[in-house]
Amino acid sequence: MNLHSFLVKLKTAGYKITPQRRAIAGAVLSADRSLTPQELHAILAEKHPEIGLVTVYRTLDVLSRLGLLCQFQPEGSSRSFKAGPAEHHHHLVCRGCGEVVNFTDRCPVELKMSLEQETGFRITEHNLEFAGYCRNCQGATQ
Amino acid sequence: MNLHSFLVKLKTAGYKITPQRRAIAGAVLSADRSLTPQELHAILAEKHPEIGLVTVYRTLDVLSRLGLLCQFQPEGSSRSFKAGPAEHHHHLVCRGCGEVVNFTDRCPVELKMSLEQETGFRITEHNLEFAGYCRNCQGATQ
DNA sequence: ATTACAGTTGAAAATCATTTTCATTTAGAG
DNA sequence: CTCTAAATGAAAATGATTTTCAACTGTAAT
Repeated sequence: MNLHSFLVKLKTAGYKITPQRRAIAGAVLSADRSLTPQELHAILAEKHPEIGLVTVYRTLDVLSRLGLLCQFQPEGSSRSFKAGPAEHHHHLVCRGCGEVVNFTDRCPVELKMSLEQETGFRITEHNLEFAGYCRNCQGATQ
Repeated sequence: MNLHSFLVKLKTAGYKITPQRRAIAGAVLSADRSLTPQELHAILAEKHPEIGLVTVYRTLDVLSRLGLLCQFQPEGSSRSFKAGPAEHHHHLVCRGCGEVVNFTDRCPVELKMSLEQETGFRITEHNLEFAGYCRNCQGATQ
């Protein structure tokens, strides 16, 4: 996926091609990880200080609606967006301090396969999230 | 689990037994479903109008930390709490027709245990969601 | 029983992400 | 080039949650 195809999709869907949308789409596309609206807004601020956070929100929403972005929201933190199709997200979140441990490996592959076999589904994504308390936060009031 | 054992655990962990904690713990225990802090606050308001929403939040946090409650936050909405061990949210969702298949059994228990061992976390909940296309929706245009 | 103090509470204010409002600007069809 | 609906930005609104802080209260030690 590149900027051009993003703009084509926007236009095809009846949206206008504005400098803001161009810039926001470009920023998302050149990011190497998923970004929150505020992170994007900060990145854009360098070259496009006139783009408001609200427009970032609105544009991300539009792009997401068109299937150009995927979004995900780890428990407790804010949404983030990334170009391309959905990824699976494996997280272990501490409810005490918010620490997030990733373990993108170790998919429950055998479970996925047995589900596919039993249900006839073609499974394209999954999301696995564990939550609890890290060593420091167990029992602590703060 | 009953109110008495909740209070014992609180005391053992060094927390004071206050009328508010008693009431909040009691309300959670007698609920038949998971409740948001504001729902609980509203329920408590009948018999204990003096208990503030902030105290509900704080008490739920403490009880949760002690492993007496589990909490759950569906994407987009607010957290809710329920007495007892973690609920499992296992779903297989079809992106074509919206069909949802549940498979509340088959937790990735071994994965949970190895994560606990590796990270020192006490894991209280997990959420596993698969998405894809069911037999009928595979290849269908809509 | 009384005391003392650390833990707890409630009200109000603060935060933080997100959405809405609204007056102004602008892309792009005609 | 003109016109209009769509898009924008600033500010205000919202809603959940957290922080602050002065007042209050369990409870452990007198």
